[in-house]
Amino acid sequence: MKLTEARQQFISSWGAFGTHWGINRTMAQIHALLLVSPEALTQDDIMEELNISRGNTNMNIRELINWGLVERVLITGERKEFFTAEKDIWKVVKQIVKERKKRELEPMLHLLDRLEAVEGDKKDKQVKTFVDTISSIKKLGRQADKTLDTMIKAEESWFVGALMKVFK
Amino acid sequence: MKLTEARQQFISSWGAFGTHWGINRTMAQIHALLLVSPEALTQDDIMEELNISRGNTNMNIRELINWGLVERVLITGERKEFFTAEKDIWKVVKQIVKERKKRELEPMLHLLDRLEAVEGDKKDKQVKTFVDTISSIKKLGRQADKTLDTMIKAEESWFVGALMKVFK
DNA sequence: ATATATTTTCAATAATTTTTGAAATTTCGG
DNA sequence: CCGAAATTTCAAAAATTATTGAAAATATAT
Repeated sequence: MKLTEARQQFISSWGAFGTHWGINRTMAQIHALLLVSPEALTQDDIMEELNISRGNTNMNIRELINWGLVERVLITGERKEFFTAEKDIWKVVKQIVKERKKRELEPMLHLLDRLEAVEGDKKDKQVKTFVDTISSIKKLGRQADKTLDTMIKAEESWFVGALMKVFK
Repeated sequence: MKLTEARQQFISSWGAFGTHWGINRTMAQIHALLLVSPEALTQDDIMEELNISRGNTNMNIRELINWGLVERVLITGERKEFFTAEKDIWKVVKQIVKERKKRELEPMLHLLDRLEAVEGDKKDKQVKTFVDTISSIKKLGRQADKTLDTMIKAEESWFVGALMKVFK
């Protein structure tokens, strides 16, 4: 397989992959393109490579920057802005975990705290089932939260080694 | 907070939560409803509680069954079908992990295998960056794959205890 | 300061996904 | 086997989400 074809396949699959995880196709594709690009790219480069509009490109680049996955690069002598993606995949994964934890897991845990305090007699089956479900989700959620916190701080080499001893 | 309100909030939040993870709102809501229902429900119960059409209800129940999160229950003397959700959240999580691994992670790893074999000189920066990126994603993906396999087999109590020793 | 290049915004449009509801099919008791 | 109940299907409609492109805002060189 030729490089051009391989790159295209990777970009397109990464985009499809993203849509299964609540990330829009274009955002994932821009990320993929930057991941396989040795040099930083401009908005125009990205527009051209992916055949997308200026507005779309701009919005999704900014979103990637918000996620901490892409950053602006200043190149001396160049007027345009250049963009580059973090290439260390372990860092990328940690960054995504960190953001999703903050955006989704933490608010969910706060909601569960409030819902657990529902009024009513635990002898009522409806109440019991509700409280039990909420509590068990909360328990697992808290566990996940702590585990992910530790993972975010970990080094990849440590992670791979240590985790494999446990999950033998 | 009253039970009715709490249930509604849980169902609606679980639905919103799902949309961030590539799961459609209704499917997540039906799942939430069944999670907090002590008894198995019929299609009509679900339609009424969530105010959704028969077709929608039916399709999403079947999808939940495909995911292994909901099952049909036969109730003697009743003609209608009843549905119930697995209440053990650890089992639910393992089931979701198992399915997503099969549906997404494994196909992605196969793609990466093929893409890694791209033609071209590794002295070419484009080629080198492409191959390095693909390789490192693959490496981490394989690691995740193994780790998840072990997790799928694990007991919750074991998981919580043992993992916490590592992630101290 | 001005002209020009570049980036950003956002209302309109397009594409995609979800939902409906009625018809077709299946199931099951009698 | 018949008829009613229940389930399933799926084309059309609605809702949601993504994309465009042109205008506005901003930045920079001279």
